[in-house]
Amino acid sequence: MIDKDRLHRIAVWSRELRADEQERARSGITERRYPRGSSVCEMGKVFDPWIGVVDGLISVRSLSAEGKEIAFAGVHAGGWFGEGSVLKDEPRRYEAIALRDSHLALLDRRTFMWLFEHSAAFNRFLVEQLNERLGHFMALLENDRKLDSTARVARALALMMNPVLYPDADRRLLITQEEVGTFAGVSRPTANQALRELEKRGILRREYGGLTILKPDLLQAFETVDALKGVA
DNA sequence: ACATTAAATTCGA
DNA sequence: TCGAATTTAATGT
Repeated sequence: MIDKDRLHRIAVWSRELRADEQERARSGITERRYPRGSSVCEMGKVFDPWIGVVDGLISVRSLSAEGKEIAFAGVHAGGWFGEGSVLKDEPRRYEAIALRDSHLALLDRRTFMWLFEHSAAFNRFLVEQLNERLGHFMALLENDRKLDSTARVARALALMMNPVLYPDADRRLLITQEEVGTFAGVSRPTANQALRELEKRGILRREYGGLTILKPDLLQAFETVDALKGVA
């Protein structure tokens, strides 16, 4: 069983839990390594646990109606995903694959449901997480027709730097421009241009195989600022 | 799509 | 084990 320190390190949501709740959480988590390219869960399959990324990068994606792969998000260290399928006890509606060697924490369904039934702190975290995601997807819908690729890239990165989802996210993201493209729904060359634009504005720094986010707040604000400028 | 550059790996001493 | 040579991966245009 993982110790308390480790629990706090791999699961921000555990920090506010009562002692007995933390005990449960500790006993319900197992850690597992996934090599680059391996599948974490497949669409349509029942895969019980709630999934936390300890280290690495996971792509959460789905097949569109036309059979195209659509990446919803890149989940990196500190992020947890899959609560929808756990809560509804239904097959996964998406697949998740490791984009690089990754280290995951799996919270089994029984423990998840126990925390869900007993812990106010756990529920608060879940609601906050769902709310942040809802905000993200609503913004996507709003901006869909504008097709401003820089804003799309900014939003994809903002999700990965979201202070609620990743309270102590590393400012350094190990992510290639091609991966940024898949998360933002733009081509790699377009992602390249968007990243240059964001760098020019001092929001981030480009590095080989990664990025450092210099101004997470501006990243969050980018879409609105840019939208206002477009109207004016 | 092609050219360039950075990093990772292999290989010979 | 060091570093040059080769291959692979990421980036720039």
